[in-house]
Amino acid sequence: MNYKSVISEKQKRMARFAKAMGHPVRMYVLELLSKQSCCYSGNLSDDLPIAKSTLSQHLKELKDAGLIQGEIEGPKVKYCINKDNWADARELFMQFLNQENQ
Amino acid sequence: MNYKSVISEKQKRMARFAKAMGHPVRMYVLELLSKQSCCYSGNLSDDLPIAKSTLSQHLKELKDAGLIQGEIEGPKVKYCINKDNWADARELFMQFLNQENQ
DNA sequence: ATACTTGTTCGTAAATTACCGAACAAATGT
DNA sequence: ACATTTGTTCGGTAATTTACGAACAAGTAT
Repeated sequence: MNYKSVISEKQKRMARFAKAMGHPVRMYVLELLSKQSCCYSGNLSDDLPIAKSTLSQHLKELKDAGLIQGEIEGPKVKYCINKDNWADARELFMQFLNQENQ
Repeated sequence: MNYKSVISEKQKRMARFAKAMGHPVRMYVLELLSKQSCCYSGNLSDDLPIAKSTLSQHLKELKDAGLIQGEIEGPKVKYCINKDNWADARELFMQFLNQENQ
């Protein structure tokens, strides 16, 4: 896992983000959060046909990748996009997707 | 794996692409191919510190996800971006990344 | 015909991912 | 105090991923 040569830091960061995005449930959550500002995992749990524990894991993964952040609010948890890292990811992907014009 | 509800086809397709992009080596290859038109896997093999067979697997995965295509040319294989699917992925990601403005 | 180059496939091992239900922790309501 | 709601963590299992070297197939060169 230590390709110090050839492979750039950007590529590694992008791969990390992409990996987190590499599951339908996680894309669903990300898209939801990128549209509306926040959501509670309870609502997600109602909509998605998976166990609470499974959803929790997916959310953890998005959090570990830095794409979202959770905030405890009473007994619930409110999830939002992690704006800084989201901006970073955006930037990376935009650059990457526009590369043919360079 | 059959979330017929809630999760859209777009989200599933994007997750598929993202998954394929979720490894540093594959991002490296994709970025290379998106800049220059094509490359031979031999050159990749020279640059990347992984076994030929491992590289071959990564290339297969990018191919299975539809992001690249390979063409046999003599004893070598020439790899290019799969333009149609690339355009599709581009479109999907662009839409996704610009969602906050909607 | 034989050797070499090139890249895929096979077999295998180790690590990671995905999923579930049960158990748990923490806050809220009664 | 006790029950309820909410969400995470734990334990376990099955599937997938990542990696390697060896074996193989196919084309090229001698």
